[in-house]
Amino acid sequence: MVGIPTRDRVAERREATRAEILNAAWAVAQEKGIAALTLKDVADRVGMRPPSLYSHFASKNAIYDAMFGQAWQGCLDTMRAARDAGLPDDPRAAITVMARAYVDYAVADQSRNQLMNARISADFRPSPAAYLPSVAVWELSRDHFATIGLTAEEDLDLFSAVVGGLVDAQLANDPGGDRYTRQLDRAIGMLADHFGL
Amino acid sequence: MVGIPTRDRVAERREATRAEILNAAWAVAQEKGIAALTLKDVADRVGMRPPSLYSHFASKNAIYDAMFGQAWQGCLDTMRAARDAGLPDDPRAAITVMARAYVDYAVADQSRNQLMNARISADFRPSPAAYLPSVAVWELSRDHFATIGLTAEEDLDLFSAVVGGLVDAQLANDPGGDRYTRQLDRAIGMLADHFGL
DNA sequence: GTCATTCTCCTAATCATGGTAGGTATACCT
DNA sequence: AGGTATACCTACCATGATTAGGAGAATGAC
Repeated sequence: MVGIPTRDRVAERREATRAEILNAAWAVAQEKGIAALTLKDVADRVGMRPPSLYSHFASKNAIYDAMFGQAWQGCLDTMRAARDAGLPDDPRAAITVMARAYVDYAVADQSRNQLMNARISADFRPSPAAYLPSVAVWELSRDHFATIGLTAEEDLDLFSAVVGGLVDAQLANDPGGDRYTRQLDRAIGMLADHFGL
Repeated sequence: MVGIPTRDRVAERREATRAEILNAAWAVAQEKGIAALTLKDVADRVGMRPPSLYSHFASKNAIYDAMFGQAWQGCLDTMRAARDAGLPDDPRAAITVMARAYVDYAVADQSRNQLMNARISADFRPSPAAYLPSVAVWELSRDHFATIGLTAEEDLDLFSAVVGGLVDAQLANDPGGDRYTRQLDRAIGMLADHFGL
């Protein structure tokens, strides 16, 4: 008469704790910088001792790996939302919306951007699984470029280098400001002219 | 009758040892990456024990600091040499020569570039003294821009972001190759068009 | 040449950090 | 109720930056 339990309480608890640890890690990263993140700081924040974190993550790099995946997944979600909200018909305007979505996301959190794009530590390499959303962002960009007739790999390379350059310059030289990002529209106009859009 | 000693042997030896340590540090950085540099590796290479390095540098960050200064000084020297070798009359060609000098220097050594442009560790901040050549590079660029009639700060910002973006993309996505740097001429042509040169 | 001083390196030890081993109490299922 | 897996804990270890204190060699004054 007893129904088969439809929930796996252990798995739920485990997942909740993992999420809690990751949230704590993000908080520490924002506060002290992604490279200064220590297991002690994370453990303190979730009320554990550092070794206990190993019940949930195989290593510190595994935490970085999960964060890396979350960061790119968030980026992917943001860009999909921008795309699905209905892009302008004008190709330049459409590109601008997509690029702005990326840039705003990237600039919003320096630690997150460092994790996404810089080599945070010598031995951390994202796992294939965590890498997936990053590839999806790249493909989404390529697909969008294709819809407006840009298919040359070199065009996308140049475009991404320019946008990435603005983001990096912004975070490096004027964090919190808009000295570089305010030139995004201009840069895209320049690229569009160059691409003959 | 005895001449006043014209050499300070202690200072010479001291300076030579400092240089030796820095050379060892560069070698380790190239081999293992700038972030993986340890005092043990450096000490091994110069035949010392790690604590002995403290007779010559106040800390590991002081070594990074000296390397930072050397890296930017080398960049400054390279760009001055390019400029003094006689730039083409054509503004586009002249800019290209200068930018190429910078890009080639930046791309030649990933560790060096990370040290120059990325935040290598949370607590390392270059000293004002080490920062000087970096400022000089910036001023040299601005001066050169001024000679061809570009004085708007925003133009130099955009230019530097584009060039920096190509360098970062090159080192991050195709280290050792030329997938991005081969687009430098094209990018400069695009910028020149946009600037109305 | 001798001697005091300074330099340069050493060994020993401390502290922070990532990570491992092994134990214990609790939550869960039967 | 009882057995098992889970989720923590405490003790340890290794590495790496850094400090303390000492010993031997280079230097310069006499």
